[in-house]
Amino acid sequence: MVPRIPVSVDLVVLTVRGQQLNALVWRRDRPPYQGCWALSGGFIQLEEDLPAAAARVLAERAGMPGAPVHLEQLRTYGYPDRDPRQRVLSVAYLGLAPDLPAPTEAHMSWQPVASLRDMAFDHRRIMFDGIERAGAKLEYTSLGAAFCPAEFTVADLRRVYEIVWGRSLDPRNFHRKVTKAEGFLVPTGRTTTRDGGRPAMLYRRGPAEWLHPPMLRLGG
Amino acid sequence: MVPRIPVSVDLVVLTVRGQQLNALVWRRDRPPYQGCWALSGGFIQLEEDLPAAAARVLAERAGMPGAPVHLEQLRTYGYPDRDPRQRVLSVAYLGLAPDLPAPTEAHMSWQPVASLRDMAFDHRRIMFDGIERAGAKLEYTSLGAAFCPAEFTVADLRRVYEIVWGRSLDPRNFHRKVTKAEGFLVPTGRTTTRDGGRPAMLYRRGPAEWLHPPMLRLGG
DNA sequence: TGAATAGTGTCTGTTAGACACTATTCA
DNA sequence: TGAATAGTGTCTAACAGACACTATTCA
Repeated sequence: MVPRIPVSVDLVVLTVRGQQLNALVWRRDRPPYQGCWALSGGFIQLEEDLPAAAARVLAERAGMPGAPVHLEQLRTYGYPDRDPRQRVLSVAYLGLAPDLPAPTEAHMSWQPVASLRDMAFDHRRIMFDGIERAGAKLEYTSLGAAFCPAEFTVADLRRVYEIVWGRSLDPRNFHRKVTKAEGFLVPTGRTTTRDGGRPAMLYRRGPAEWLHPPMLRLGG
Repeated sequence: MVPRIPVSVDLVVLTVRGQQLNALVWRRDRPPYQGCWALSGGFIQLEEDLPAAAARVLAERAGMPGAPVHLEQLRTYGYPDRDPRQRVLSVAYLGLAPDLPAPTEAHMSWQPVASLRDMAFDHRRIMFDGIERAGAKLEYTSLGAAFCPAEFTVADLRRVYEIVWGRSLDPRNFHRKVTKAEGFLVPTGRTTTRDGGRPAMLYRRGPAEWLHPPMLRLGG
């Protein structure tokens, strides 16, 4: 006989708000792990594709319908007692989002990842796997822009890199590298109005998915 | 009601034999996909962890009990009609193996990946995802040595890189980079006996998991 | 000896990081 | 004017790739 297992999709949705990396979470109001923070998730339906399930969970459970969130599969978590009630296999998805309006689901909220100590199940592990993946993706893909609004400055993008990587970057070198990477940024011609500084060029995401050359976070 | 789904673990086990990348496969002897090549796989049991399931499939189904194979999770494949009989979610694992003796399971065999045209289900896609992951791992981890026997020469390791990446590398630059990468290779003091050439130093795998600096396959 | 493979040294172009310097705004 | 941020240019050390050269074996 073939064992059949409930399979859930859990989302690590990250964004940059203020000066911190934030995750989309809710506080559990019943056991198990009552009072702990949890990622949004849901069971996949019998005829549902995995990306479709992730998009459905994002729209319905996470309260972000139609939001411009980059979703990609993270990894699958399956040790038998990760849910004390019954065995549940979880296919985790990573979502990268710009600083969006509050979720339409009242119980969901953005919380700084550094503040999320008590998390339900293995969600803390999953979240940190997602953060590590996000950091790696910034190196060799253009997904840093997924954290930014449609139009953004080089300083906006630099702040994303600094917060996800947890280190400061030289604004001048960053500017040079990011504007030279082919297809990363498309100038809009417009500039920001700022207080006490030279206005910055506004850019849109370019067509490149992969960065040439990559933005390495090796030493320094 | 929570839908329950059969979950399998499928293995992309790769090795370097002769001058080609090989995968561990079997030829299906019944429908669906009769006569096509398939990866080894098996359903996970109700109380079984995913890595344990992968190790079990490697030992029992793939016929490689106790073999020194590096196993890591690749990704999960879940669209509903990937198996025409019933929906099966597949958690794929990538295995990197040295050139081992033939599998103890008679129906399993090593086949050059370039020769594997007709593959069952989505196994061709899974296999190429595994090959791409292997290529990426060679860049920044010491897993190239996982394709080599316990003691190997720099030329052995270079052949691994060349075959997985599908391009030739300068032997002299490769030698310099690989011997300088901290903790990658440990000299044994012994040398090989060869025909018509200077004997090569034999090395063992060093303690490093990550390569500093990485072996990038950018241009050139 | 020559062929073959192992291993070292050197050169050149590119790049990362440090940082001086200019540009443009607001108060 | 000074403070603040944007953006450019320059220097240096490190590194990748090209390749000359030496070392050690077998036939």
